[in-house]
Amino acid sequence: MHAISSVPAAKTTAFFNQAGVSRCMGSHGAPMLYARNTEIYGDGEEAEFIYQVVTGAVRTYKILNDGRRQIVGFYLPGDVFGLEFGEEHESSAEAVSNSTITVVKRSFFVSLADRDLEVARQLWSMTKSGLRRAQKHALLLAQTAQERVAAVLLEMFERSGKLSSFELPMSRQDIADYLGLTIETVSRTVTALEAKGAISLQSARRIAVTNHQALRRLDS
Amino acid sequence: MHAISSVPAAKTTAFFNQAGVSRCMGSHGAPMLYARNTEIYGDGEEAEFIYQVVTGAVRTYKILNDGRRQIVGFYLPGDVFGLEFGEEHESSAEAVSNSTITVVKRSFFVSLADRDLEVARQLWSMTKSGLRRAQKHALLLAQTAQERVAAVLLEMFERSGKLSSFELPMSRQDIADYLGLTIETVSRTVTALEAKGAISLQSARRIAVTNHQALRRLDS
DNA sequence: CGACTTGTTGACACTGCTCAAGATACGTGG
DNA sequence: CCACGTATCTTGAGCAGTGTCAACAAGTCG
Repeated sequence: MHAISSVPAAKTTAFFNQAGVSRCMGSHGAPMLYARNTEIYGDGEEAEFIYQVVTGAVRTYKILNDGRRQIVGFYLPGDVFGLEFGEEHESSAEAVSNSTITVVKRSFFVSLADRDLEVARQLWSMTKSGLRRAQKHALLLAQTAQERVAAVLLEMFERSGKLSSFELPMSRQDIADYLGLTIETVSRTVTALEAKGAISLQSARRIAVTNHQALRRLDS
Repeated sequence: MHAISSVPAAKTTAFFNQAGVSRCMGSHGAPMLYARNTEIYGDGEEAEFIYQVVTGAVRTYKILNDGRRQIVGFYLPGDVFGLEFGEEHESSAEAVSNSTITVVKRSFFVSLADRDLEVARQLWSMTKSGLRRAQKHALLLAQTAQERVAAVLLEMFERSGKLSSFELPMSRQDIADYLGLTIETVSRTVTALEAKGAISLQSARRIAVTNHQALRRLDS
């Protein structure tokens, strides 16, 4: 159902940037391969697993009544997602690009947390990260198109380790649905940022930040 | 510093809609009075307390670089706020109207959580509520002005116990800053909703929902 | 009653959306 | 390896929704 294919158990060189539970996920979880655009879980399904991106990228989203897709968040290597409030997922998740993802039983951690305070603290901490992320997202959506796009590019730039150039895993449509804009506005805005000299496009997806300060000023 | 005046210890008939810690706050916390528009805590201050609204209403907000105020959330009787991620508040809080608020030491619960799993679960649960709230807010901000305003009115209507008419504690400016709109757009939109027959204005702040379905359709 | 705060309305500007066309990149089969 | 078909991205023109600026109305408090 999930279009999952298992991956050779060989290397598990996860890019862990969180301690404790995340590390634990490496040892207890199964690394799985998800092809580009395949579903990882669906809105309303039982929240059976917790996930951590090892390589690739993931988007979570909701379909609104009017049919529009609103992307709730993007998850990059090291990020944990699918840790829901209750027993059901409140959004759907898909692989943005071909991804390796560590999957562990949610019930494993939840019951472990009943005995181990450290685990309980870790679960709480991951929810706190999610809250911080969601509040930042809400602030973003109250800004202008330029500020929103600049913020996404800056975020990706920083997550890339501030490389001289980096690859956007997501499409213009993904960015648009994350920022509450149209694909045309995102495209035009990226072009405008290049015209301003803030960035330089090597291809539509490959971007170099040429003026960090200019981008920063637009972001907030 | 906080412009707090203590309140007669007489009645503590808090409107508790959460179990456990919330209830605990009633017994361990000091009920305080905050006058309209006074600060409860400031962005960047040490997160020394956790708060629960007993009567009145509270707003939390951030001042953005460009000077605009973005309201992060409104809190009504029963709601808990100020439970931050780290050791510092990441927003400011003010009383929207004269309010009674139960205040307890954050460290009290945090250290209690080290010994009591139930308390740990409760703290986690409160953060989960905050996350759900923040995600809903983000979804709202990606909608049209009518949908945003309708959603706020609907929310207040439901929180009021679906009374035939209810009082908005917050100003148009507060609503505008919560929804990422201008005060004029909020005002015009409310007028438009009345023209559509969805609501009826007894005064600017006193509203009756005359067509629940119409409002629901606009919301999402 | 008068001053001040809050809310409403109007005219116009501007940002971002819609619809449409074209360009570029990408995957697939020959 | 090339040629084609398809998905993705860019650009343009016109329009709709929201913001800006300004005037006025209503409500509130002394």
